[in-house]
Amino acid sequence: MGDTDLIEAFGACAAVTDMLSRVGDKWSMQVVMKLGEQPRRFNELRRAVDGISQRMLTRTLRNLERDGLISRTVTPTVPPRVDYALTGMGHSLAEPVRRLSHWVLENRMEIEAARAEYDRQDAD
Amino acid sequence: MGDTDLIEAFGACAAVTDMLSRVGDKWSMQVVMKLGEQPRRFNELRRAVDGISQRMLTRTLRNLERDGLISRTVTPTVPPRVDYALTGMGHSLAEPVRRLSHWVLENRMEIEAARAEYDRQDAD
DNA sequence: CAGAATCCAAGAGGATACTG
DNA sequence: CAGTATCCTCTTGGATTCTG
Repeated sequence: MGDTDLIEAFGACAAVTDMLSRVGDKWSMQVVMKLGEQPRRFNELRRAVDGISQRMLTRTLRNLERDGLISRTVTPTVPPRVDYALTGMGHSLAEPVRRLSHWVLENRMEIEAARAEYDRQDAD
Repeated sequence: MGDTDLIEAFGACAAVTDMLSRVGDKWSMQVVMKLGEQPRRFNELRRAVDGISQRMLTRTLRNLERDGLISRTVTPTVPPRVDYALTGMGHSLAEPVRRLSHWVLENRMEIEAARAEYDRQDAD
């Protein structure tokens, strides 16, 4: 393995870790999933994603837009109208995320059982 | 949709978000991937996962163990020997995570391009 | 060898108030 | 409506020191 390959591998690993942290942040995937159903406006999205603060919705949308996962369309009327939608890449990300979510749903009972057992042992 | 279904749906969504945050934390998936290759001892793992601190390796391993994703086997010799390995559930998680990683590798150029474009626009 | 304990810096994220 | 700005708290994670 040459230096170029090493650099490639390192960059790739960093890229994976980087994107996993986006997938793992508190709101990004919930927003992506909601936009996967249909495009939505800002406050529409805010009501759809339960519990998200306005500040975090703004920040989450900016990050997703920066990564090219969603598009932001401004209609300069009064009051302003802003529509958000998944891009092609955003849609393609939703697929592996759905698989992961599916894994969680299939295994959540076992996970909860493992936690309960661990905490029980810990209590001794 | 009855109350039970609502609670179910809410619990499921919370479980997904919860596990995504584990997948998205800085070290968990790197540790899982290394243990996917072969079981390892503590310091072996520490050398294998580049850049991880001893504190974070300990915490990461505890979390993964608590979730039932890895097993921890202590051999009470002097000095002590502790072996970590993926459980069956740990191995099954590695699969959807690999798919997600694959997606990242396929799309990382486009993501980087989107970021560069976004930052360029932002500079104006 | 495999950690536990402590301290510290940076960032995530919520609440509130204000704006074009 | 769709944000921005500010303040504050809690969590994440690194560095360092100590132990059975």
